[in-house]
Amino acid sequence: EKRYSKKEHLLYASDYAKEVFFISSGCVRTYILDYNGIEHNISFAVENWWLGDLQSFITQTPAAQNIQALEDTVIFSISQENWNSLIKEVPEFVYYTRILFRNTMFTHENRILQNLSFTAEERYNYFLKTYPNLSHRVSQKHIASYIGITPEFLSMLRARKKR
Amino acid sequence: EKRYSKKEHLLYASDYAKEVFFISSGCVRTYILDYNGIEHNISFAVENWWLGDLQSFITQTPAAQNIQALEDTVIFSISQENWNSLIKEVPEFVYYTRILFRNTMFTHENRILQNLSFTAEERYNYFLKTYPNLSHRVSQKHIASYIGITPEFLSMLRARKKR
DNA sequence: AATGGACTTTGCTATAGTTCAACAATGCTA
DNA sequence: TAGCATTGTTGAACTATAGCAAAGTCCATT
Repeated sequence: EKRYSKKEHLLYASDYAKEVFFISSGCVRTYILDYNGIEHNISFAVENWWLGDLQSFITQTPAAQNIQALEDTVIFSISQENWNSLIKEVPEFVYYTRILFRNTMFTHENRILQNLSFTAEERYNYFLKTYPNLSHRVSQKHIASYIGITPEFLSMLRARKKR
Repeated sequence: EKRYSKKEHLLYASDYAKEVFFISSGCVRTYILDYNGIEHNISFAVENWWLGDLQSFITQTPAAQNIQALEDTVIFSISQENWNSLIKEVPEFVYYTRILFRNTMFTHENRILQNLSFTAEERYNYFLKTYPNLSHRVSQKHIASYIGITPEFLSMLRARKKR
């Protein structure tokens, strides 16, 4: 168990992800910095969600992602040794993570489809529908970054929507 | 083994995916139709690649994706019964597909990052770099659709690039 | 209650990307 | 080899979205 206060980082890009997190309470975001220094939110996670830079964790490469607490947050984490011994010794864990990967793959797939075929406004509506609780908890700025637009443009979309 | 000639469909959206394909020779694309009837390419596959609408295949839901041969194509396929018995009886197959899902998850993740942070031109350059052989084999029209722009705009980017 | 800092809104201009229409090039098929 | 299909190119007008700046709002801390 660890505690992070608002704005604290659980992981910085270019560090090695040494653990996978399970959120007990609070809310975090994962984001990347592009070569212009602009942040892009990849995902949010709240209570009872798993997250982590799996790519870094599993393949032992430097992380691409940053993970930051958006609220005071309490997490549990699995270290690499524990992960590896679970994989070796608990067949159910292998099955469980297989399904986890599979479902994440589906989620990612759907997000790619969405990006290809939806406008910004549609992506915003989809976000509201899919994560109704997050939309209250997370600032617009972060939602805008998640759906791939500027905060100003999101603000404009919202104003347009009211009319 | 089955043979499909150019333009023939291996799978139509709203059908149920009853098999997963392995391409022996040829080239196919998977695409979706948006509600405006516009096609969006999701992926290409050539010799020695696996593909299929896994989401439909595994969760037994109607396919979202269409799969179409871009060249005369020879494939091998695994039926659902065979898949299921492999899962039940061959532990290595479970491990293998777990890694397959994991890697697909990583690939998808990277593509999402790219969509968030790259311009159309950068996505095109990345495509050329990542799939140099595909860029000769697949028409510009389809590449444009894959990176999420119109064929006209791709044509313009290419003209600009020459100078 | 006052101050400062982050977030949101508004309006204006700039740019990336689309749409449409016409034409050119290329590739199939007879 | 001619003829038709499809694909690629070009340019002009249009639309979606970004960028910037200023003002307004919402908190958290003194």
